Amino acid sequence: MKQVYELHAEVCKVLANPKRIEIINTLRNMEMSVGELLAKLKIRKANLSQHLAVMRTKGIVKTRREGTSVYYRISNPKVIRACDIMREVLLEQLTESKKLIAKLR
Amino acid sequence: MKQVYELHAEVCKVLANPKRIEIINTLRNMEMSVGELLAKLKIRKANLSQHLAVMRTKGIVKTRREGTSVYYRISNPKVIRACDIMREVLLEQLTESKKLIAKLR
DNA sequence: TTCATGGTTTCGATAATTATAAACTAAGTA
DNA sequence: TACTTAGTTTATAATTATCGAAACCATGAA
Repeated sequence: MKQVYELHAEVCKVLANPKRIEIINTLRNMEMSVGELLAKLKIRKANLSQHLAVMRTKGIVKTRREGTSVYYRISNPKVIRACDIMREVLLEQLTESKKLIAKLR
Repeated sequence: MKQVYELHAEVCKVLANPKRIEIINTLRNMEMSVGELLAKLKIRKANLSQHLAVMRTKGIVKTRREGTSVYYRISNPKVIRACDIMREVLLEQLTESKKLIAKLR
């Protein structure tokens, strides 16, 4: 069982970085080449490639080569759902604290 | 927007550790004191307390003191859902690779 | 074959996580 | 007050993550 928890955490680690979350958001509806991703995100090429490698080795994205460019896509839509749910958790936290601040007046 | 991605990642980081995932699983149906958690999980007291502190400061768990013991509970059930969905992602990956192995015969 | 374009990998440096032990605080009891 | 139980914090060491720069590989075109 312990090993399952470790694998589970490994998969979750993909979500534990702002740039990777942005990558997931950018790929949510369409596959995209590294160059296209590069145009959307403010990341250096090498760094983007490193993050994509992390996601690849954990099975979160899949690739397809077309000529000289490599297209990335999210391999399981559930990842997007989990990511969105965690975003909701954050947003609910933020509205909670907004309410608290409002009460202090 | 960039700051939102950073907060989003901060919240997701709670899931990025096997022990914290185990804590979430243990608290999924009931609140529990630190001592009770300690009895279920094979973690040292100080380390458990540190993980709980991480989860507390990120708003993932809430506490309630009763005499000398402190009870912890998951503050938003969506965290459990997101965690479960990521588990499903892992399990689907594992069955995929099992299929692949089967094909190699 | 050489060149250009598109991506990836490697190497250090720096920062963030994690675990242990030890010291500490908080509340209840003798 | 002193003591015990329950939990937290701090200091430190070890591991892992992240980034930028430079070198590298893959494909297609001249």
